[in-house]
Amino acid sequence: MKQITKYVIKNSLKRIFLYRACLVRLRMMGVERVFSYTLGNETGVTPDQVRKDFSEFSIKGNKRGGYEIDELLSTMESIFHRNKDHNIVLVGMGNMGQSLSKYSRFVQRNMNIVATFDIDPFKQKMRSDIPVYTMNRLKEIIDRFKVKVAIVAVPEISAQEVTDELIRHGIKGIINFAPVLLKVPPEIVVNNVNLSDELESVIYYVHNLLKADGQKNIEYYTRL
Amino acid sequence: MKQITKYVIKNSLKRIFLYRACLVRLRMMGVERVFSYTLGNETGVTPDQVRKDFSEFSIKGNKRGGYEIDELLSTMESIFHRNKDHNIVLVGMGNMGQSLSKYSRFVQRNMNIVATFDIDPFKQKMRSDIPVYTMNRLKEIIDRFKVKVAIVAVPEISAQEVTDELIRHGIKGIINFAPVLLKVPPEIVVNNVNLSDELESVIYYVHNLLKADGQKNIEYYTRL
DNA sequence: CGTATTTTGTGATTTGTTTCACATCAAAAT
DNA sequence: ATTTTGATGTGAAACAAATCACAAAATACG
Repeated sequence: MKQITKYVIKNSLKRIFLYRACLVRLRMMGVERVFSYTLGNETGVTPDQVRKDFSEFSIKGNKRGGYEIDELLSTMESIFHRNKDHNIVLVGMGNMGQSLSKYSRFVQRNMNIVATFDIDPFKQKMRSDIPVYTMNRLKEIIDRFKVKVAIVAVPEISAQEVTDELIRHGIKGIINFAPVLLKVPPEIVVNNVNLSDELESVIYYVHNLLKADGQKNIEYYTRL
Repeated sequence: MKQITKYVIKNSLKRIFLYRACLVRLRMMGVERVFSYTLGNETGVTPDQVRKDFSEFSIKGNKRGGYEIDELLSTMESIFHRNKDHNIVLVGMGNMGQSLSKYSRFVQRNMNIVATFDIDPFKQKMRSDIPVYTMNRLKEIIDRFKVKVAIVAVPEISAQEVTDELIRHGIKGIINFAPVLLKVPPEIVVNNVNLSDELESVIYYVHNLLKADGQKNIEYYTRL
């Protein structure tokens, strides 16, 4: 039973990511504790919102002493299942795929691309730290590395087909760089990243801001 | 007066992008008109929502006859200022920057990267369709091509510095791939794209969905 | 030509999210 | 030991977004 089910990161979760990035930075600078006020200032979020978000994820602070950063970070790690490593497969070693396969920040966050796949046999001879396989080894790799999440970076035309195959072999979550809406069963999580849309939306905002001439005309965009 | 002002694409605008992508596909398949019901089905949005969104952007259809796709698309083009070309600069020719410089979908949508910049003189000798310059030619290029929007794909550490320089030379909108929150004046539009966060959120959802075991536990994510 | 049908367009209602306001607690000061 | 201070945590209020429901319009059909 295939259908379109797009999940969108909830704003509160997006902000938790934001807080974490900020906390990591503060911690490296030697800071040990933060107040909702500090963290809010640093992330462009109101202190109320910070506390509400923490409340949603049952994160507790000290009534006067604020939040201890180390504690906050380890709570967040467990929220995000960052304790363990996560094995990922990447399908499509074109321009974007190759770049993603080298993207070091995934590794920094314990997300390891264990293998990549491409139909082009030429790509398979490419020198690369991560092996490039044909699609027929997909099942083997997914099983061996207990892979649950895949990156789809194939051309638009083959995205659905690849997705179907991934799901058939046990993939539960997909981040999709192809500009198509994938049809998947409702229990499968899909996160679409469309770089053209992102860039185009900046252009759109710039034009409409310029028209409104400095005056903050918050009509078609909202503040996170 | 620098501050953190993150703009997030409003959901209705995101959906307009979605509709457009879908309409382009339908048009290529020879379809000439759609109903809110059809379009909604195709995009995973309720028909009501489709009509509400169109209403927000003052897009009109024909009572009973639905919407003519060509007309819809041309209305959207003018909403998105797609009539004219848009010149973009890209700063940072590392892994991600190189990939973005070759990203053909930007060109397909009239968004042209006219020049790229990198501090590394070695990168400047790289063979590439788009010229790679040193940062000191930034102003010249921005003025010559009337560039309003920039892509920031530099390492975290230099992102703020680069951003300041871009704004000083007249850039009004930035799409930022560095995982930092840029501090900018309120009239500047920043759109942050954080690929690690996007991937990590998929992992998060997958884990929490699996825990809920098939039952759609829509707690930390929402349907668009 | 008039009636039935289908689909839009939009107020009214519901649902969800953010901001406000203040009780509560912990630490510091007296 | 008591008061003051400064922060959290969370219901209540305000605001925003999505859904509902139905009037209005265009077409089809008898």
